[in-house]
Amino acid sequence: MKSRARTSRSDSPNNSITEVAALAEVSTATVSRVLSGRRNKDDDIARRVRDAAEKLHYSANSAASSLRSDITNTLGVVIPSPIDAFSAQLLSKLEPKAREDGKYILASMGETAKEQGECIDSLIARGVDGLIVIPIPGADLSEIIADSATDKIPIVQISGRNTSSKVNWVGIDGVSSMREAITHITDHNGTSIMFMSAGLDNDATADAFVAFQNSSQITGYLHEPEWTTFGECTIQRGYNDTLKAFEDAEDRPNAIICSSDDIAVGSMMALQQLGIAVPNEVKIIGFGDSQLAAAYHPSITTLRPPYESMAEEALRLIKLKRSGRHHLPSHTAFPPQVIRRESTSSPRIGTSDMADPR
Amino acid sequence: MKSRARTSRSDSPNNSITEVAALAEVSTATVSRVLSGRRNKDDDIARRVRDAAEKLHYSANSAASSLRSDITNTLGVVIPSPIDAFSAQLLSKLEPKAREDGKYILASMGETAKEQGECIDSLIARGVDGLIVIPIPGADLSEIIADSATDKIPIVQISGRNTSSKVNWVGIDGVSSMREAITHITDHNGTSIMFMSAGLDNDATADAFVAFQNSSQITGYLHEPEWTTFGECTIQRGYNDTLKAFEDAEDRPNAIICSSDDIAVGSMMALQQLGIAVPNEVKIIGFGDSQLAAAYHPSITTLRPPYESMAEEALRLIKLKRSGRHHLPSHTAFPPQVIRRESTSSPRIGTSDMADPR
DNA sequence: TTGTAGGCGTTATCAA
DNA sequence: TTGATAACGCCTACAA
Repeated sequence: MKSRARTSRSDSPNNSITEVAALAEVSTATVSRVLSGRRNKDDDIARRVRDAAEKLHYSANSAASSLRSDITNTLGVVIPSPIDAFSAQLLSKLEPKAREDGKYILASMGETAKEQGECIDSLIARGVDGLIVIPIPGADLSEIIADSATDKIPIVQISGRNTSSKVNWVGIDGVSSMREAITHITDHNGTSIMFMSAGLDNDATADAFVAFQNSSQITGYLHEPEWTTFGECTIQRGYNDTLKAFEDAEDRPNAIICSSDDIAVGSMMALQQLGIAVPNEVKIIGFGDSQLAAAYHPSITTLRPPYESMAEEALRLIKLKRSGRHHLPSHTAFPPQVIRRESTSSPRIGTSDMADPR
Repeated sequence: MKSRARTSRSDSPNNSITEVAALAEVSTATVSRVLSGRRNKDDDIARRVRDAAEKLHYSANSAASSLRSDITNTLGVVIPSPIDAFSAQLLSKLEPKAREDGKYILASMGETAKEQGECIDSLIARGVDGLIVIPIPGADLSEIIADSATDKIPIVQISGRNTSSKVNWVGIDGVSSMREAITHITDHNGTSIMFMSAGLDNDATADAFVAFQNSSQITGYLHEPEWTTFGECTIQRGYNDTLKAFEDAEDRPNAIICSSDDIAVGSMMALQQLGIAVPNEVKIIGFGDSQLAAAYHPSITTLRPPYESMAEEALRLIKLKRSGRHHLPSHTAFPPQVIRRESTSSPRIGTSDMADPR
């Protein structure tokens, strides 16, 4: 199509960069150098080139440039689905940062480990400069990733299981997460805590809470074994588990830590139904910083995953791998951030909070 | 990098397609034709080529192919944000369908009309084969889109305002939406309906409900002017408006239509607080088929936007525009689908529904 | 520092 | 149909 546009304007062999070079009265090489920033003087030549480029609305043909330089300015991102809140949040941080670097995001999704593997292969074949993978919940993609052309292009796994130490990993710091949650709860006078953990089929955000039941820092607060449950990160599960845990009116938790905001919402529904006031009688904290937690009534305190840090680190690793040669795989976990809301605030909730607009 | 890989294997000038051609004992031209499906015989030659390609793990260098053919196999998608449920749902339908066609999705997001315009320009400069744009709520991008190289590459706008008839548009059929909602409500004995419409700052899904207040089919059910409100599509708004509408215990609606699931949830919260039973005393229907509506207790009947149809149509238009020359811009609206749930079902809700797992 | 010229891997053209 | 050959537009040795 481009060629059509050109030929319609003139019949001469007018390669874009050639036109710019002609107008600026320099060689195409100089144009290339100036425009790619490889010539940093700001003299007359540079100005002439830039002016010519602007006048002609020139922008380099990316296919030609990729072909010659083996750099596509393209980053592959493999996610379970954009509907997944974790993936969506991360993507929303990744894309602008990548664009600042002149990189485009090639988005691809796979709902199974196999599909994700195919995405990875396909994107590598497409020639992406780097690959960021968010595995589907429960799957261990690290083997697949390690098998891919890890030596040719940089790959970063975000969150999820990672059994292969050969793969770059960026994620949420689970121990910090739990510590933040517990500290926040105890700061607000929570003493006997119910903990709804993710199960084995845990999702990305829930990951954070797994595998540290034995941390000495926390066991003190989770006395009652039946107050720690494992399961899906759903509203339904939060509802069911909460009803069960609060069956005995004599012996109830006064605080609940949830591995996801959905669980927290389900739990709140159950408490509401039981006529138990939040935060007066029970404090509750979720995880994931979902829109729902913010909008719920009362609003739910939550732990915000370090989306921004993860996105930055992933991009940093990719850039780094491209320049330097063969760094060791890196493995970095960032702590979440407490978003304080009504569900753990000092007492008193009421309609008055919500009645006034905005 | 590729060249490095090659040279490490051998020092001869082994262009990928050349290797395949050599192994299959045909010319590179033939390899190209067979592999690109432009030669549909399945004779010995074709088989030899395919075998050779597979043996060598060959896949065409997309940069070279794009450079020569001016086809990048790349589709630009501009969305407000992947966090936006509408965009996420659509993207999740678009990507697999595009991949079936061998197209990759270049995802780009802009939170303002200006940013989205930049995304469009940038993607066009990048050489995408087509562009799909979901405008941010309230913005009218059709001018910007019309100004873009619409004659060079096909652009489709999905949902949102479209004042320029020169732009391809695909979206939700608002009149059908309202009719579906009302029919469903009246089928379930709703007689006096409260309607929480989107405001001027309406979002994509809400669009559907705007601009047909005067439809004679519906005015009959919306007697009370104060029972039709305009505003944000938020939980908060649904909560507030509902409290207000139900102030007078003598004269209350027995059904509520909401322009979004969030509104419906807020409304349910308010009703719960007022001790009004859903669906026994009030039927309620939302819009958007959000996860929240499905998980809420009781689950909320909702209208599912025609994501699949919209995605398919958008891709069809793009393919069509590429082949044929200069069709007239198309403008297609699809009706939503009712997802029946408890909030409009026959009476009786109770804990029993939820108590049993799954 | 600038210009010249060759090649990146593929597909389109054209002749056989 | 197939094969030889010439672009596609850019970048980068290399020479000046």
